[in-house]
Amino acid sequence: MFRLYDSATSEVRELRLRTPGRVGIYLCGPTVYGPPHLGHGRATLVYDILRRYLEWTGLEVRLVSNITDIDDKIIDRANRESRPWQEITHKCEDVWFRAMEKLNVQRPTDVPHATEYVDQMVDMIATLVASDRAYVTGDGVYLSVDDIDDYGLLAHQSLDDMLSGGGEREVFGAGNKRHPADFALWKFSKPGEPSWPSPWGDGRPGWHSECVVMSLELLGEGFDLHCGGMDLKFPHHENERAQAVALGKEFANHWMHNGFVVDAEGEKMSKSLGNVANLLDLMDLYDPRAYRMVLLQTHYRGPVRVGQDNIDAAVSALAGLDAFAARAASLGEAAPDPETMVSFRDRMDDDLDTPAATALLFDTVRRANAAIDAGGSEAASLAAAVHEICRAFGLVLKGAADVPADVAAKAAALDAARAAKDFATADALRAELQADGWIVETTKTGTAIRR
RNA sequence: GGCGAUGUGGCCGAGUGGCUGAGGCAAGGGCCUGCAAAGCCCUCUACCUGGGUUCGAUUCCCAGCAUCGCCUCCA
Repeated sequence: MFRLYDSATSEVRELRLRTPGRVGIYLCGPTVYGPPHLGHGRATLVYDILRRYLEWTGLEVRLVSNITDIDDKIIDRANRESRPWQEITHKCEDVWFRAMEKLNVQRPTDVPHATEYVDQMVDMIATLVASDRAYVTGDGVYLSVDDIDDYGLLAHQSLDDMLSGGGEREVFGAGNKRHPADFALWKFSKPGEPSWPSPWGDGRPGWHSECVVMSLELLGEGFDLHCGGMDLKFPHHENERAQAVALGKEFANHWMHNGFVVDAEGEKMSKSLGNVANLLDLMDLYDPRAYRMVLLQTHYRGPVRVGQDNIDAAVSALAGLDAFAARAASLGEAAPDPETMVSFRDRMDDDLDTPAATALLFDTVRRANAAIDAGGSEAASLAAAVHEICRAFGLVLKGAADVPADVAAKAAALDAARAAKDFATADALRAELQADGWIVETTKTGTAIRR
């Protein structure tokens, strides 16, 4: 039984599925107006790990993750750079998916774009206006939150409490709204801005509407799980839910939110603070698997600091796993050790406890290494368990690499020199290979070469 | 002001009312090795502060301190 913390109820509870064997997940995707930052990377990795694990347990996963390709920030950038806004969104989306590929994040099963669903959004807004849950002002159409009974469910705060403090910020469109917390479903466009027709005037959809329309359309009412970063909990997810409630529809059954990436001082690292080291840089500088490893060793709900020490430690840990994979390559096929796999599942089923599962992975590697050293018969099944866990994690180990003929020849020469006790030649050959970037392991059974 | 989170060993980072305490990285010692590497074994350093509950608290409760997040469009 898979248990997961539900942000709406603040407890770890079973993820109940609408249809046994199938799980429908909605994940709020990126707004494509700039390069992906570390926070994007964390969210996509966390949910990639979730998805892979659920699939690994035999569930059929439908993961819908949107692309927000119309938004004020996109328009701002287009204006600033005097470029067509579509050029920005297309470029950024392309960069996004290339980055995801590098991170070994599987493409969602569905990638709806906001601009593809404008008609449906207009229909939805019309329904809300017709039932007087939404109203038209001078600058757009707003949802009235006052009569949403449990508004604040996700924020865990009542509307009054939210408004009582922190009021220094400017309230968006305050003058026109019935209630300060009302939010825009539709924004009228200014001249020159991208726009779509609507019964109330040309404009564009507000941010929170697309996810309601697309999740309900693709996954249906009462879908299983809605995911995203902690920062989306309020107002974004709250406002999605408010619209569904106003429509009289069942929305997500379970809510999952991942923690932030913080900087060296423990502060949230986000676009708006402008202190990002972006995801592309990270992957240029380090093995892209290192980020996945750092996140696996941290619980998804906690904050994670991405720093030199962290990443270095992950790179070293991966080196150990790679060395194991290379060493275990010659072991025969075997079924994964059942006890290990049961333990793995127990840990993962407990609110996706990847730190515990990762600890198990390293323990299993150590046991398998010891078994290889001792010539134990359980080595193959332990190694198979290691590979099985890595597969569920989306972690690809570098096993025995393809070695070019000249390198293989040098390795053979090295072995010959060692056999002849010509250690000067052997050491020289090893130094040469290492200088070319090869990892050289000379063992009793011969020299192993890998990258 | 409201709501919430966090504070663990050299570093990162789990976890638990006691049976002395994941895992990763780093450090030291040993085994293996021609020497290394890889691997195995061993070792070192903990639980923000002050109260309380308890036979016993790092773990529960209260208070405080510190850091952080959200409180209208950032994953």
